[in-house]
Amino acid sequence: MHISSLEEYGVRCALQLARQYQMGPSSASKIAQLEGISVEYVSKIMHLFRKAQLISSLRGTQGGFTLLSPPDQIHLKQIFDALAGKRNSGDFCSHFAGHQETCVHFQHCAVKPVWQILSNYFDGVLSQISLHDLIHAEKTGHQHLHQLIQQTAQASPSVPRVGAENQGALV
Amino acid sequence: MHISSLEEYGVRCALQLARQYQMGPSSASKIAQLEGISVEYVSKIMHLFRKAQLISSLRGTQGGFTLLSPPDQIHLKQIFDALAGKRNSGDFCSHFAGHQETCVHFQHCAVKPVWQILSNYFDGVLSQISLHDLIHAEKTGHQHLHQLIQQTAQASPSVPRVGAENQGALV
DNA sequence: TTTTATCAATACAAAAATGTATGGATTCAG
DNA sequence: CTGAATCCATACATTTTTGTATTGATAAAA
Repeated sequence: MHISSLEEYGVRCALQLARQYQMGPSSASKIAQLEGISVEYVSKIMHLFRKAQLISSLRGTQGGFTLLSPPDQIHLKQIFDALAGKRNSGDFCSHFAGHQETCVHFQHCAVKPVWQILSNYFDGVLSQISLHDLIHAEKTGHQHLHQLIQQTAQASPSVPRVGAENQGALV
Repeated sequence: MHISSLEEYGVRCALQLARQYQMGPSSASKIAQLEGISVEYVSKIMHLFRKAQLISSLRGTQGGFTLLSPPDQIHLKQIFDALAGKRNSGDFCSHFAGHQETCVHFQHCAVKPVWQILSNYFDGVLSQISLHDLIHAEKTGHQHLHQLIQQTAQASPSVPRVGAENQGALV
């Protein structure tokens, strides 16, 4: 499994914004300093967040970025979606089509359902976890986080509580 | 969630070898033709498989590649491991360290456990599914596949039947 | 033996992801 | 009004991933 750099740093920057929620805007330079990455990179991430309507921005002295919703209403899935390029479309069939237009295994494909199951679990977990959950876990340990995910898994083992947006045909 | 090209095509090539198991070697050109990708790319994948001791090879006319174990004893995890570069080491802390040597969140990191949970589920599922399972699923539908994964999930919801090699510290 | 089919190893090219730089526009403080 | 701090947009450079090409070795068949 692979988490991209944008995803990792994106989540971390979002957490910085969440910690600062309702305490004035956070500047890119402040976030960069706290995360140990460049101001330019933070700016790029904020640009993506703004396009996804996750944050608002304010220029000038005392300017910076502000979450548009409270941290308990922003889930990791939204962060990932904001940062995703065209790759994470979930359309495995056209993405791995080799030299053809459509994949040679378009019908009777045994591989796709596996990716689908993994992808659904992945999305299910990310849809459950809010920025607030992570901040809470930092302070009081990860038990709550594990509980949250365990519930998710029990609700529907191989297709864990999928939001309306990612109900791929599983068969 | 992201499946790399190597992983996708690697699994598909491995399935071609599995279908041909005990029926003589499969040549790169045959596999390439069946999968709709280039011979060179297949060769590259086979090179990685051989280094991982998953296959043997035979040169010359009638040559090709042969699985070293029966398809029900080769799981997707092994395929992925064979194809993995340095990226998939599971060591998120040093991989996403920004400008520092070690990540600024080295202690009290709320993000890592999430990746760890997802990664463990991912590895757990891949460790369960054999090449034979996939071929079987192609013919008789995906019910068996889902059952397999459901069992996995029930056995240990957030850390599903992890092999000894990937028991990361979760708290 | 010669030809053909194949693998082996490595180098090369192209595309994508990652990260940095630059020249502006805006806002606020003095 | 001027200057400093900040965001904005886009271009650029670097690295990694993806995919192709090349040259050589080996095995079998004709």
